[in-house]
Amino acid sequence: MLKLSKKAEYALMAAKFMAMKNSSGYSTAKEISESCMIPYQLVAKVLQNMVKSNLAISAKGTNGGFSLAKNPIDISVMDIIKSVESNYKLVDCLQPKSSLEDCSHLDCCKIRDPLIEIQRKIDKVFSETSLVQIL
Amino acid sequence: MLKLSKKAEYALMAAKFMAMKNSSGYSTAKEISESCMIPYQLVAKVLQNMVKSNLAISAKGTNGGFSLAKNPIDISVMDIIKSVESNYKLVDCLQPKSSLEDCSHLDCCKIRDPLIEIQRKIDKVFSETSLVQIL
DNA sequence: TTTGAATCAGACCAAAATAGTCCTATTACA
DNA sequence: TGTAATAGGACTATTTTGGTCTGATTCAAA
Repeated sequence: MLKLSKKAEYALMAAKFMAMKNSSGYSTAKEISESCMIPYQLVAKVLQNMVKSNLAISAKGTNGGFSLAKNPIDISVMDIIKSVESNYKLVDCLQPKSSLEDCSHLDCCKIRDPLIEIQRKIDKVFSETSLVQIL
Repeated sequence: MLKLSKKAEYALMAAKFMAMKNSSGYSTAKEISESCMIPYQLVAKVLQNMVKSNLAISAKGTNGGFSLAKNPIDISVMDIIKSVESNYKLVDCLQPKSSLEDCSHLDCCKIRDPLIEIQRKIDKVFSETSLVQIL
């Protein structure tokens, strides 16, 4: 519980890898996979997610690969987590599309509002931590 | 990911229930189960965990039940979560018994130290939120 | 002293979420 | 045109979670 998924872990590691590659140029999924000991297929998927979220850019074909789309200081840990995870809320009824009606405990559940506040504080931690603090 | 377990949710609800029962006296697992629409066996287990963690006291036999062992202001959300969950760390290698050697990525994983700091901040959120803020 | 209401405790099962694999298509450079 | 790379979907295996079942123990009241 309250654990980061492997996808999120791998995304952080991959982001760090690309950020550390100071010289511009692409990092390939294979390269990151081997350096970080992450299954190739997984890190490839994670990188694709990062591209979709505009955190990274990709180049196909020979000499292609991935590189960060922004300066690391402008990428938050939250950005990285969100790029690979849609459900990162403490409880389901805090998901964007959810409403009180989705609460299986109906009005007997009186802990939703306090949890919103806790969720907000946790979001703040992830949003205010930048990729540069991971380097 | 980063989700509270049902056990933790139920523990919070049960703690709130007992705290709200202003008149002293015991709340039974059955009573909490029905009021909060939580499966009886589950809430019973959760309450037992709370007793083990000295958050609640129990009385067996007829007219028995559970009640909080402390003033709600002296119980943190962290206390409640910890009473039902042992693994609440962002990543496994931050568990108390873990060490760097447990990291399957060995020294290629360079995100452990930054995660310790993030973990610390999240712990702080849960530790500084008291049960009274849930009421 | 018996009965019933309650906690206590462990094994067990089912379902869901997570982690990982496989296969194929597409793109672009040499 | 061959090869190195991303893109992406389907699939499988594993782990975690949520929940159930069974039975033992304790205690108060009838």
